[in-house]
Amino acid sequence: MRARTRETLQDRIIALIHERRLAPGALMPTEPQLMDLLGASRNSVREAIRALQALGIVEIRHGFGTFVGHAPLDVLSPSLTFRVRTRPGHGVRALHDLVAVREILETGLIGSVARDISEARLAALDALVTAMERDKEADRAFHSLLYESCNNELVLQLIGLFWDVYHEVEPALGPPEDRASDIVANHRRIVEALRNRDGSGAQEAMRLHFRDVKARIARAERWLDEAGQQPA
Amino acid sequence: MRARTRETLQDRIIALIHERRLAPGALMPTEPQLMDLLGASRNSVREAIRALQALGIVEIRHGFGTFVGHAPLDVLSPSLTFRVRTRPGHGVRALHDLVAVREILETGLIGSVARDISEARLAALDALVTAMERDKEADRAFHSLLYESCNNELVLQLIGLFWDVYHEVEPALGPPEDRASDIVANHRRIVEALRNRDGSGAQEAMRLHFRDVKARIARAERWLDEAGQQPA
DNA sequence: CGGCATTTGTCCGTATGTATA
DNA sequence: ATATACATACGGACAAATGCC
Repeated sequence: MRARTRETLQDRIIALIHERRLAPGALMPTEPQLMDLLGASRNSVREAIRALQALGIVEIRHGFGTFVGHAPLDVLSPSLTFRVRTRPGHGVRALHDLVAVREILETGLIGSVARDISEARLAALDALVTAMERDKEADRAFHSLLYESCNNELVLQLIGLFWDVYHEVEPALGPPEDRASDIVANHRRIVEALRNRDGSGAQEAMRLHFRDVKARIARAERWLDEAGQQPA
Repeated sequence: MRARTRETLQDRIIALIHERRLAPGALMPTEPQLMDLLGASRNSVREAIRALQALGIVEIRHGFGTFVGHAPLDVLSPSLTFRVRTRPGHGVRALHDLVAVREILETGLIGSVARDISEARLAALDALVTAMERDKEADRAFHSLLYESCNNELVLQLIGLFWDVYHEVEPALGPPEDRASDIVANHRRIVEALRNRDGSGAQEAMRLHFRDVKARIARAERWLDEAGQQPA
């Protein structure tokens, strides 16, 4: 009976947030208050809050208080990274799946972007492409800026999440072999197609970009297989 | 300093899983063992494990043990649902974003499905469409079965996740107004296009399906605005 | 079926670190 | 600099669930 209560303790806290109409950023009741409201001990409350924190539903600020969170998607980053790393075969398969999803999303979005992108944004994209050779973060900013005009927060966070996970496990794929100039050229092709308001051209350029990414993964699969023969 | 240790405690447990090459389903060290390995108290260990459980990285079975988890995407379901519910304006905007992502994913995938779908699978889809009038779950099964041939576990879980979140919040949208026959007709059109190996036709049918879903959300937005005038 | 060991669940009390005022 | 409020951490104890003999 207590077990059922404990399992729904997180849900009861969530329900409490909804009942009180607490918006993201609002201050949560303190732990003693929650102990009283939920009829649970400090430890149980703390464990429930920890779980909610891991999901981004609450945010804890040390020595200050607990706040309602915005539940951003990047809370999934550890989980997705773990997922890729624990799949058999070094998770190359899982990584391929992840890149495939990125490709579907981005090729599906780029079409509508081509219709109404501003000159200012195109210039900003140009700047990011040139910065891409030195700064890896420019690549992330590029893919984010690209879809900002969609006014879809979920899409932006999804793409950011997948980018983060990929580039976190990417070093484990072995030596790059990719010339940075090729990556830059792929991205420049995308911008050029957008400048010409060529939606299908932009889609094709995006597919070329991901073709190279997937080729890197395929090479890594062979590389890891060979390395796997010899114990590390 | 202790605070930093605590924040990395989850990471240290994850690192421990990787070092020991523990695969999903494997038995984790017990809490006393983790206390010893990590040099932390039981409460700290438990809180870290709770957070990992919320992310699907470990699974806890009361009275038995803790196991390495599979980190399925549906751990995000509470977070995404919360996100939609706490957005201002009853989260209709967030729900629209979610459906938009579903549309991009499914229209992007359906093209490749049309090329190599088997007759057996088409028959199964037919059966699900007819079952759709009575059983809501048939709709979920339909969209899952549709993309099974992609061999992309991540895609399947993503689509399932979005379906779950949408249908969990959907009742709050007010009276349906949708004739179930329309939904069935939309799905039947998709299957017919697939049977004809018509990829772009299937894409168009999928877009029609989501056009109706988005129309329902738009109606709900007006409905909730009117209802919002009068305090509930 | 019952009893036993193991493991997780809950709770209490207390001490410490941290941020705000 | 002090005080307060809060989160963080620790240790010990008992309850509940599970698997096994």
